[in-house]
Amino acid sequence: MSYYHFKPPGLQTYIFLKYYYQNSTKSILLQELTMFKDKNEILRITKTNQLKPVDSSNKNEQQIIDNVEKLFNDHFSGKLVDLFTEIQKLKVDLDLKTKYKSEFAFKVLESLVNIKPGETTSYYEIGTQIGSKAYRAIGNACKSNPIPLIVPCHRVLKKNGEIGGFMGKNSDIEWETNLKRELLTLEGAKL
DNA sequence: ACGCGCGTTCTAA
DNA sequence: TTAGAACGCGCGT
Repeated sequence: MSYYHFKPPGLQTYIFLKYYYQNSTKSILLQELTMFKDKNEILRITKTNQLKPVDSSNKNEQQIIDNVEKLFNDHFSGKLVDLFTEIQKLKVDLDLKTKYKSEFAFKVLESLVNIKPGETTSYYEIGTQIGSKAYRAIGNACKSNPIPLIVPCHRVLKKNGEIGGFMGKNSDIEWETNLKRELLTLEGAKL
């Protein structure tokens, strides 16, 4: 398993990608996208999981990774890229079926991919869309989203307009919600 | 501020 | 493995 990380312009956040390079198809199987506020966490993770950095001697792998980084950089510098659609044009396999752990989580996350940059939805709205009133469970399904930003769980707000949580895996809740707000502001969403 | 509903995860048998 | 308790990016009152 390999990794790559970068910091988009105007964001105080590292984006960390975990992936397999598949030689047979010359494509990348994206395992996970994570966001960190400092490099130390990345260092710790790459060590404990024994991840290897991008194989820069592999021209094709390096090219795909470069393209992916450019996609994110474009988005965060104001181009408002539909990451979910565009990343799949770069020989990146999101492998959604194995990522969604249950039918319920599948429905929730699948309903998010249609939310474009600048748009928002709510947990309630997702509930009516998939025929469920398990609003907190919907939140938990978003929390288990292995590829945030690409599957845009940050575009889900509370029904009453409050920002709601984000990721929920970090101990620093304030950093997470600030990041969510920052992402939405960058996309021009109104809060 | 409290109680609730409900999928998922944790825990104890 | 299995019941049941506990837990949440929420909602309604």
